[in-house]
Amino acid sequence: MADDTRSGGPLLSARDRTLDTLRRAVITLELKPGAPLSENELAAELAVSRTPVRESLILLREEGLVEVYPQVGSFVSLVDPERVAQAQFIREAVECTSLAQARPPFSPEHIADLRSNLQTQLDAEAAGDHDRFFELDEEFHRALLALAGHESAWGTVNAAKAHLDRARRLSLIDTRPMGVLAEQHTQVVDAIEAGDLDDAVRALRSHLRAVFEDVERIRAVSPEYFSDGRPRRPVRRSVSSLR
Amino acid sequence: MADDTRSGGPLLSARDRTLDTLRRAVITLELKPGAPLSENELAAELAVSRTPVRESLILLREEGLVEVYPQVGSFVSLVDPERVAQAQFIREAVECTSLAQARPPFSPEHIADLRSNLQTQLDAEAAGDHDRFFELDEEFHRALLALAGHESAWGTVNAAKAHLDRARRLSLIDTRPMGVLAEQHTQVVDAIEAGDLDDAVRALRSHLRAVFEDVERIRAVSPEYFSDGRPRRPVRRSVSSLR
DNA sequence: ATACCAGTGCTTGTATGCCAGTTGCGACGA
DNA sequence: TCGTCGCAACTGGCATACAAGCACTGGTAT
Repeated sequence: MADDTRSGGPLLSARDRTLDTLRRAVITLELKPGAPLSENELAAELAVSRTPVRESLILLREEGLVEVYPQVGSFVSLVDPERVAQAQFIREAVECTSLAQARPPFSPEHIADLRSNLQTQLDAEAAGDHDRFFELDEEFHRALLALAGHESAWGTVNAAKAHLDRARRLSLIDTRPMGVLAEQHTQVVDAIEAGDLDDAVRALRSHLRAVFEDVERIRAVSPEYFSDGRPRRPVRRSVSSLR
Repeated sequence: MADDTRSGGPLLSARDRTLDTLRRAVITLELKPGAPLSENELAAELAVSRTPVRESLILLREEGLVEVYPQVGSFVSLVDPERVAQAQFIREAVECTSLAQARPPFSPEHIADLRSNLQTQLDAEAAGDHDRFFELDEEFHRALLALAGHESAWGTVNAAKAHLDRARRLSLIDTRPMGVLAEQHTQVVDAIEAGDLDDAVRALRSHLRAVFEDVERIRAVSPEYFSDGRPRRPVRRSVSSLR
């Protein structure tokens, strides 16, 4: 099918677009944990061939977001508490170590960025915009890394964060936080501006752990999205209704 | 059930074998930094089609070991000092935090494992077996994570370690260490057994940083394997002579 | 009623063909 | 001699065809 209208130009490759779409769908729970995937179905829905879809699934498998059983099927990974704990540990280790290694004086722009982000967080909370809040949360933590000159470590943190994010999104939907999270963020920045890095690290660690504990809370409510360490039972059927 | 009796079958898929071969070749410098790769060439040499090769390259690209320029060519990544520093930071953060969170009493088997590993390291050093020493080094650091119950974080550390490993391998070949490294390893275990975790973390951090500094030393000797942050210069030609 | 067995349709894995884009080099002209 | 242009070869991205294998279903024999 060599039609492919000459619309301006392919800013991104089909694989990049597919990967982005799928990853977003998995993290936002548009594709639910345990949901069956099919290379052919996804290819048809996204109007590409199996190749970009398949390559995207391979990448997502590497990130732990998808499980592939040869000759059987591919599935969105269940939220694995073990893996969530691992992600939590890595994130805490990297972010807190980074912040602890930060040395004043801090660039005024960095501080301004953080403050501006905090205010926008409050706006998003007032608007009840979860998606926007999540974006801001990412930017916030990324900015914290940048503050200490370790922004390049963001990729690793972000990868580890994938499982956490899915669980967090569940907890945000089923409960309330947001305002609480923004408050914790504010405490971190306040401590930084006050020049008390030890306190900042303490606040950050406390914040990260609070997020982690949310996961256990939500697990009690929606156990069907969690893995109990048992072997998976691959079952097909059902459509993905993506996009 | 009853499946395992597959004696002569392909225990691993073509992609798994290809990925393993290529990754090993890159890390061991059998494929040198900057070397041009070709999906077609590699497929021919490994006696598989482009598909497994291509998928392997995509994975290695994600690990930062390979760079792919569409319509131009694929190349083994140069050692990027920035990325090496990032890997160093992540590794130090994760390993030291893990060790700091370890709580006595420690399982006698874990201690025995570490001691046994240390002795084998000395043997490998005496035999001048670099490859073996590298394997033992990996096992050692992995065992350290296990000691604190964070073995599951090994995957992340290992991924970050890729760039470090290439540089370290260079430094081991061109200089002497090994004995020094084993000595530093011993200091860590000694401190652990003495129950002084703070001292153990100090020794570990010192060890990791010494390794990192080796990178700068080797950079002065073999600058052609390092990236200077400049845009890459894609050049084709040349065979890979893989296996 | 139950256990078994083959058929069928799906799955992912692999191979291959085609395409647009880029590079390098040689031919040609000033 | 030097600069420029164009062609040929090669690149990776994508689509597609084929192969191997598992799982469910429905029929059959016990």
